[in-house]
Amino acid sequence: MATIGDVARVAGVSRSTASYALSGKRSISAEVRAKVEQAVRSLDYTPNAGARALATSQTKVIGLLARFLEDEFAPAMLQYILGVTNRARERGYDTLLLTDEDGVSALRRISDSRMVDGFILLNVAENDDRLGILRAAAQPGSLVGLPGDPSGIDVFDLDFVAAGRLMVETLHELGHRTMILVSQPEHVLERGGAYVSRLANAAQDRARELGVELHHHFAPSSQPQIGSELARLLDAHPDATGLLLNNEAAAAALPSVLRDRGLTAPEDISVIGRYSDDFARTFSLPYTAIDSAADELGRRAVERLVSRIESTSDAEPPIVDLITPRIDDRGSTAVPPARH
Amino acid sequence: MATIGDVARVAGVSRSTASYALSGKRSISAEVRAKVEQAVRSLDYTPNAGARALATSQTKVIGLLARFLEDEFAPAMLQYILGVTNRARERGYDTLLLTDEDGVSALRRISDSRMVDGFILLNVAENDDRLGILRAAAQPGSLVGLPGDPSGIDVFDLDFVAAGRLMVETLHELGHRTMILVSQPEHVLERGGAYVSRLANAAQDRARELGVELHHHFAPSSQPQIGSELARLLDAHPDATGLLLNNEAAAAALPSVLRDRGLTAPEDISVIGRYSDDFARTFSLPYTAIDSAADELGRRAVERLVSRIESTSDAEPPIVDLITPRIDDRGSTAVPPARH
DNA sequence: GGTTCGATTCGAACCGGTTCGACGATAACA
DNA sequence: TGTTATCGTCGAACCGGTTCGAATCGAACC
Repeated sequence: MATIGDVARVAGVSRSTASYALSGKRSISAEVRAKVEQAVRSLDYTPNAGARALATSQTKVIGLLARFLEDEFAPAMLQYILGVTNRARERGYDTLLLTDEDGVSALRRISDSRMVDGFILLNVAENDDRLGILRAAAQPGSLVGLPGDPSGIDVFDLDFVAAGRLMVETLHELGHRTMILVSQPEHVLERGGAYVSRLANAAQDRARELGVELHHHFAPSSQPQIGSELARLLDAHPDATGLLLNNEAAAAALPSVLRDRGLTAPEDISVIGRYSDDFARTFSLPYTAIDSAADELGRRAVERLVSRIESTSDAEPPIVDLITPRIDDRGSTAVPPARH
Repeated sequence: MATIGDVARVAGVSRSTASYALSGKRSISAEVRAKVEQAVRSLDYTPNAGARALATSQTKVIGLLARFLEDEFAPAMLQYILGVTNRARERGYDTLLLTDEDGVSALRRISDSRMVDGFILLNVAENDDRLGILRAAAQPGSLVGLPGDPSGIDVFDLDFVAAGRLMVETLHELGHRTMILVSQPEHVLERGGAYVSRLANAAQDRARELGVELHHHFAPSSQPQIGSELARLLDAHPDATGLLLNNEAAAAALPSVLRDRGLTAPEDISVIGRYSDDFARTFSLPYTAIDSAADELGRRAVERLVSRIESTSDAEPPIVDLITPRIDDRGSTAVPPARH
């Protein structure tokens, strides 16, 4: 492989001149620049990433820490990953994907060895043990998922409080007065998935304000059980006319549950889910849903991270950016059926 | 961050001695080694990846090229990615995830800049334009997916010919004589997904040998349409007692289709799919299926790649490793119902 | 005409590792 | 006792970039 020394020799200039001609960091005469560029082309020269990293302390790589947890809906994670890698590439960065079970040691290892210029953490928990390492790291980081203590780090997440309120308000406006809310299983909460209770609490508060009766239940997220659990909930609350799902697997299981019971949405029951548009398309889920904005969150996290990496003044205070929930109307909500 | 020079100074030895003490490539007295190790600990020294890469021409990173195609079932891809990253980590390699639309230029860029020690290509097409670049690259590569011309490269794939035969044989042995085979949509084939026709042709050949009537159809892989298409096929072939699915989306859509028609598997119809165990669990698909072995393919591709990277003699001839299909019996096959 | 300035180029140092050759000391061997 | 390995260590060079300071030169300025 050609080195910049080869380029310099072919162009008949010094190595430093070749370097400046390519980087443009000092003025170079037009003819020399042309000769250097010609040499680059004829030698098919590409700079060696390791050498450049050593010289500049910049790798142009972002570390992406994904956390895959037991009984969590893995396919949903892919949207975040793609959002990050694609936007990173647009900004000139490649992505090192870290799926280690032990996120803490992976983070330390990569950070200390200076393999990346910054980190993005997915699936951040309420009390995430990776945050301590990240705060102490030499590289900046962005979180996707709001932890209990976001101090000092940029955070991006869906506004789950607003989402909970929005779900209740939307059905209330249509005239619904009794609803069921299905959350993720409780271990998700125990493991630090505080967004589950943020949404649920907000929904319950809003329901109270509006005089709506809201029945909140946790449900498993593996499907064999979730179908029967949904059926059980519908049995237990026969007067409920609205169903709110903060649980991807429940949404995926619902069509067959409704079909089994001879119900259709929105004629018999109004349904609002919470999942990405891509998720809906992949499984052709016909329910109105709050978009989880996976792609957008990944993109924003990258934008911010890159600007931190490339900014000279590290003045910028950290931000907590909560995306306002947006409803994708797929027609599964309507005025509740007349009481019989 | 501490450098090896700092370590050497603290330990009171030269840089080269410190290096040898840590790598073990030359004999070092026990006391010096102990002092160096102590210095490493007290300074929390971690080698700089860029510097090491420059010196050794080894990055300990593998490039993973994923191809996400329109109307292909993206979640299935995640299994491959995880199989690769996890096994790579076990072998001491990290993974650079490349999702660029333009795989050719991504491959060239990463290869020329020496960012990785080797490549793994996912979703390899019959006539994949990335292969030319890969063959010319300085780094070795493994393919997941069998191309038309696999010469010179290690290839890993499911044995789709055996899979096609196995599907037909399994139902034939139970007494089925008329079956429907649902393939991926035709654009998958046109785009180079030759595995679709490899399976279909093998199934058809085997059916002919066994005197089985096999109706082969392509079906869309986006779900809105696939449900009605499945229903149409069942209408068109009322005497079919077996359903073979080489199409993830079709499998995901089948439960509701059967329920709509009041059919159950295997009482009314026997079903065999082709998808990973993880996929089945995620969507709780109750059908017997040929495991697509995504995880295992990723692992084998890594093993082979690493051994090529680390072997000094580049003698080893390339291999084509086709995994023998294995049936996960979930009880959706049985003796066909008595003719009426 | 001497000075200053900007444009252009070069040489050298540096980033942080690894590795080769040399050298002194010690042990084994004849 | 002289010779030869072996062991342990060091210094220097190298990997392939970037960047700083200095040198050259012609144009502009006073």
